[in-house]
Amino acid sequence: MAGAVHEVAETLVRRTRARVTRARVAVLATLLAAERALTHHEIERRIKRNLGIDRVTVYRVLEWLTARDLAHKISDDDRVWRFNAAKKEHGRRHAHFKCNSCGGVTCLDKAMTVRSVLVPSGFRSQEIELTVKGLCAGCGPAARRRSRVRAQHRH
Amino acid sequence: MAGAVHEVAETLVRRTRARVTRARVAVLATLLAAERALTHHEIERRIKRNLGIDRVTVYRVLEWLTARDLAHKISDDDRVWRFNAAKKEHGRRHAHFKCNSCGGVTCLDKAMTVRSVLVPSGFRSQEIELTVKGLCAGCGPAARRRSRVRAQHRH
DNA sequence: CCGCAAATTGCAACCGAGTTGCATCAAAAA
DNA sequence: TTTTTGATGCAACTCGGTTGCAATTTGCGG
Repeated sequence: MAGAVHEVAETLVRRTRARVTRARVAVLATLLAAERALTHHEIERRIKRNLGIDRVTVYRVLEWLTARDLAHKISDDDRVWRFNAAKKEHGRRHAHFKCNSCGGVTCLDKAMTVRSVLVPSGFRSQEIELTVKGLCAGCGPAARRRSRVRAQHRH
Repeated sequence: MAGAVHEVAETLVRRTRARVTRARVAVLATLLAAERALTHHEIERRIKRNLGIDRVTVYRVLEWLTARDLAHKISDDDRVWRFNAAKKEHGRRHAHFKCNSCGGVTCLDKAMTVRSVLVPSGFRSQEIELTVKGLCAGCGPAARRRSRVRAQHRH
């Protein structure tokens, strides 16, 4: 499983005709394996266990992946970048979900339906970015109910 | 003109029943007078000319104004907060315009019409935030044409 | 108007995400 | 294998923002 992701990552990096390095493959594989957007910190932690890759290198690899459209950079109001392995649909319109409780960020790309945005005259719109904030499945009321039940069972 | 804004600011601060200090009035007046969202830096520059208010105080005042809903904090992908004097309509839906050229941020609040956003099952949406990126009136093609003409006239 | 307590401010030191310069190292071409 | 060129590691740095604490101010009661 982890091996498969690693191979996919390697192929994707090789396909760019640029150098295939441990760092690039490892970072991309980590992103591919992730179920949601990861911060630099999370990426570093998930990688460093095995290989000893420098944090600066991770920053540079992420920048490189983003420039090659292999990864997608999401800005966040906690002033921390998050990264996704890029999906084909990433175009001029993005939508993300940010959990107000755990802070996790998830891509919602196909979900957006913006009818129209009126910009002041003289302004020209190029990209549209939409962020929905709320509670994710793991933090929502349903999840809380579940954990309350679990707690009761322990008594 | 500047005096009027100052008085409005003072009234707004006084209305909170909290202490009316130079710093609070000055920062709020600056925001009220601004045509767009200002960064901490811009606010500090516009104020410090006259009064010698510490940067930490400006940060704290901005935090205070935001907590009292007198100001509105906008996050930005250049990792810099921007602030607006709060308008009534600021609710669960925000829209901002960010200029890709000059970086300026403008509030678009009434302009948004989001038909629907589909969130994954188990997720619960609480707020929606929309950012349109592009060129503002001062940086767009029309403005560029104007300045080219001006340049020719100088010869 | 005066003095007091509590809230606010200024200062200095700090924090954490991200960046830069440079010497060293390793992919891949020759 | 050697060479070349791009990638990496390390240390030091930048920058927006925060924190601890002592010195001031504000607004109140007298």
